Amino acid sequence: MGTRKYIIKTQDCPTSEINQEHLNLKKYTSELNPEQFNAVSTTEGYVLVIAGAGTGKTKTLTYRVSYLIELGIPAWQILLLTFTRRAAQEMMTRAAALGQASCANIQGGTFHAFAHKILRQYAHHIGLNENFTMLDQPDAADVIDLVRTELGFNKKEKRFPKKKTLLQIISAARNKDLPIELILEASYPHFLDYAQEIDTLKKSYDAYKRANHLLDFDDLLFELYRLLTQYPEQGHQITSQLRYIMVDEYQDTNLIQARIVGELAKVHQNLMVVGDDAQSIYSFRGANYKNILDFPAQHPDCTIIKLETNYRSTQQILDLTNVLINQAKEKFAKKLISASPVGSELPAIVSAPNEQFQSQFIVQRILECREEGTPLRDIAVLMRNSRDSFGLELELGKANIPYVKYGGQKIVEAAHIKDFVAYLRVLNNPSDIISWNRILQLLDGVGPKTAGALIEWIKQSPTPYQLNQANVSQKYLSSLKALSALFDALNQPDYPLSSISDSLFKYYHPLMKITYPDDFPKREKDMENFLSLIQNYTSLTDLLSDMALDPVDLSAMETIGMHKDEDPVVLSTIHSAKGLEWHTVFLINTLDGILPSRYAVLEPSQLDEELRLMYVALTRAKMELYITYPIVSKHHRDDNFMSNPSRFISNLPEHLYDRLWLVMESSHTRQPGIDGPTAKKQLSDKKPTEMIKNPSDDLPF
DNA sequence: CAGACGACATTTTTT
DNA sequence: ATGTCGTCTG
Repeated sequence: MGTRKYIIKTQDCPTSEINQEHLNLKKYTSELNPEQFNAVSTTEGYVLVIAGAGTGKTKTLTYRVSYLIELGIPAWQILLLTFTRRAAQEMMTRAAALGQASCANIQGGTFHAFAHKILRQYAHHIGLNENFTMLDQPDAADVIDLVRTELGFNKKEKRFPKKKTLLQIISAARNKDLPIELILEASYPHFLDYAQEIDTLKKSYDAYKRANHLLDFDDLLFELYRLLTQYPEQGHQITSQLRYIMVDEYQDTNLIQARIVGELAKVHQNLMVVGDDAQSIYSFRGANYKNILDFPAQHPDCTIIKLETNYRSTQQILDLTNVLINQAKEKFAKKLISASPVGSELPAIVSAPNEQFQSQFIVQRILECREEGTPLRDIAVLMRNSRDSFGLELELGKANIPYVKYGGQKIVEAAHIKDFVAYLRVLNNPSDIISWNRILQLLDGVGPKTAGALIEWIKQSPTPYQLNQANVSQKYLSSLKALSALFDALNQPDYPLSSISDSLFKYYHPLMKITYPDDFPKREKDMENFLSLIQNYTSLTDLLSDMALDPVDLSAMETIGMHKDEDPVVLSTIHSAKGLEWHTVFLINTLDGILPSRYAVLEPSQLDEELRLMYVALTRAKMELYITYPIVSKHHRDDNFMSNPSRFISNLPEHLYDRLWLVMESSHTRQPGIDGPTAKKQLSDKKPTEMIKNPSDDLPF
């Protein structure tokens, strides 16, 4: 079957043909460098843009959107797929700011959000229930738990993997298109004995989801692909609208995403993918940077454009990062040249006696930066693991420095928030049995079995909210009555969302106190934040899909509200820092075993990914960069042990960085048995920590 | 069958 | 420091 372009001229956009008369070319030629302009103005055909860190990738995409709009392309014919919705939002706003307001109306978002939107629209065509329920990760793990219990796999003499691990294994198998066994071999060799069982579990999990109209994150992508490939008519309806497609962060797409992109672009064949193979950091999620390398082979006639001028970082920072990334086993054919003025300081590698000193150093340095005129929001502390910043967070709190944290557990994934949302979900869709299960088990005396029985009743009942009509023992009748009454009150037409959440809170608040007695106050605070966040929504459906697909912004809530007067410092996992930049960047806990993660050191390809991760972290810095590590770090058994700095930094040429040793105030706090650097520094002592630059060079490292 | 208690292992990273 | 699993009791 041959494919040809046939452009439909629609009624509502007579100017659909490309038309240069409104194009203000000068805006583009004067504000973009030649390569960027080339990327912006090459609108037709397949285009691959290799964009190194800080080379104006976002700017290029932004201008390209604006350019297309000025050419008269209707916004709805443009699709911009990004990695986070924050990124899409930012690009669309910035594009609109260039003059054409309709830039804000292009189709944009993450693969998952896009898939979700399309599937809601086409569900009935492809045998899906239109009211399908989205499972986020904890939900999906709960379903797996349920299925596992049904299969009796929890009663093995040797330990069976936990539900979360099972989900990870199953998801990895799908996303990488490999059998369970190979996934186990590569990443979970200790569970290899259970390959058979996990495979069975996977099938049951799929069946369960299908039977109950549940979709997990992976399903969104696979179902979209199924729609595009097996339903030509509907597929064509979708793809024929997508005249220009841009995909950001292409190095972090996985197999199914690459296939989807291929399908989406089939009709018009105007596809630009942008990425940097040196910044691929999501292979754990099935991302494959080979997607980007294979692109030219798949589209032999594609245009390749390289952006190599870095507008972000000083040459000193780039010199260091260029050398760093060169340690990779698989090489990258790129070298970044800075366009920034030279003359600033070298990046610093900071060695702290222990984790607390590391935190104190950062606090002190942040305060100094603020004195020097760098606003807090232009300072970031990055870490490999979300928990690596716990100590620092305490110190920041003591010093009264406001901060936001990105990455790690999301507020919407906390148990009490999930409880609350479960009511909303049941209200939205009475056949959402996962949420029912949650709600019912909150009642006193109701456990898995009783909940299961009630759910069976709910499934076939025409009035699922009338729980007290189910055949149950006296024991829980009164609490079920209360629950029914609640839903009766909530389930009124035109009952505003704010009233719903108020009534719900009244009902749930006492339950929360009983369920989580230990840290009730903390959870209560979360809840308040969450309730105020709900105020921004008027539609329950919108709220719920946002919660599933874009919980990122919510995670920042808890800390942000406290300080209205000053924008906070940013704490972020490296993964969540992707695409962002700051004046000053600290990378903390740069220890071997943490970055690189100790789970990655055995496998060269995984080690390379850790290296790229560090590369991403360091290239976020514009002017100042500090790489810090504690010499003594706590292991989870509470004995201290000596720790080595990351292998990635121990071989860097010395002329590329300054070394700072932090000095302790007095020697009695030192741990006995620690030799090396700390022994050297008794010189000083007024401030708790003090920096010494490049001390005598016989220091061990 | 639910809930409490104690033992145990267990760590990335995100849509 | 945490969450999860297994066991015991009412």
